[in-house]
Amino acid sequence: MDKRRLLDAIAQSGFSLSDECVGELIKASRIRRLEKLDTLVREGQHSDKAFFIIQGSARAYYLKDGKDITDWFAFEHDFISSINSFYQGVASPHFIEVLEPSVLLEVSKDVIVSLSEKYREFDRLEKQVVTQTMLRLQERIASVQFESAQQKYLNLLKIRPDIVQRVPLTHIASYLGITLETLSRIRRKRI
Amino acid sequence: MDKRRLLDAIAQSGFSLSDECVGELIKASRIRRLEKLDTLVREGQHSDKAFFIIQGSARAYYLKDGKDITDWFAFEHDFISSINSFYQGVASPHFIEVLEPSVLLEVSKDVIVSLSEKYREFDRLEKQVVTQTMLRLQERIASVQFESAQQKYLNLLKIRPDIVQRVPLTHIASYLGITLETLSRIRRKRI
DNA sequence: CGCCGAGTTGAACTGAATCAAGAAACGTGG
DNA sequence: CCACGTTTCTTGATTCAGTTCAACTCGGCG
Repeated sequence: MDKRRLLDAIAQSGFSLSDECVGELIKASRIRRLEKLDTLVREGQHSDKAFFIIQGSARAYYLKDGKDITDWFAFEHDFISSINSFYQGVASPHFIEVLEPSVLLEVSKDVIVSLSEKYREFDRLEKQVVTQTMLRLQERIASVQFESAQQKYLNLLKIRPDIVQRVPLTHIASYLGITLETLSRIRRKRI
Repeated sequence: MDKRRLLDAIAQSGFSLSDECVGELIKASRIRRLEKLDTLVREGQHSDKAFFIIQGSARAYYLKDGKDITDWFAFEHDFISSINSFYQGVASPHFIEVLEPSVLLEVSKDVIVSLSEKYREFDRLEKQVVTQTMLRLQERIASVQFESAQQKYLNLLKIRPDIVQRVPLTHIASYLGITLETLSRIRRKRI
């Protein structure tokens, strides 16, 4: 498939993998092209897949008392997966859906495990992704817990302006843990 | 040193390491015995250490507008470190202090890196610690963001009753992102 | 066009913070 | 072993940021 493009995408993600390793990765994986709002993973489903986004964007969300709460956004060169299901083998509490027409690489856990065995570089990549995710989550706790609605929004604007550009208000609001009304008022600076 | 005890501690932590690997780990590390409230890491300091708690407990906290906010608790068989400083090489935003008289194993990053190179099992252990931390942080975001003060406390009681037993109210309150007054009222069920 | 989802605005309500005292528990030295 | 000071926890009164609910606007598209 478009191995060149995937290599580029991986290069841009800040990771580096040898051609050989990428070759095997592609061979063992599946390229998926999806429409806007297509669902990759459903709540309750067991998913041992990770998705690397070549083009487009996706989000993970869950339903809390019927309300749609966004937990994670992913864009080009990010990974997304139901980490609970992937790492703990439990039913996914999350849905994962694509926010725009997208192209992604779907990789199964057993592929990741065996490539990690075979290629040290791949193992390092996985560790790096997990470590970065951990650090981002830690940041977010501090933000969610002790910043005002306004600060949270301004902070998101600063560190992830791309999210604010590409994603509907509702999802940003639930991601920040505020209502869309409040977010609307903040944007119009009437708070 | 008390290698036996450390082996036991590691065994109980759910990880498994060969005697050989533990031997090297101990040789390359330092056992530290600390008094209650001794500080391991200070804000602003660069720390490339991870601490494995053999006996006792510790917390990571930071100062937000002068207020002491607890970010993480660790007990026997847990690791604790300033993850920002450890993984990103930046100045630590956190203090780390011991909550009781404690015994811990202090391990430098270069030791962890070289043991990870040499022993696959050690590498796996590190990945597992990071993965578990990531999953715990993710849980915490959902809790902090969408549960009432009461639910957050009850939830902590359920999943980590040990914390509530061993740690002063103030630290629990800031960990949960509520004031100690509110926490006090919750405990007396007058809310 | 007119409908429909996305965003905006207003008004009333509320959970938890803040501010301000006091009570209880804790430990240290006389 | 008690007294005294310090720290930890409790209780009350007030305030406020953000939610909730409800109505309205706007822009696209079928």
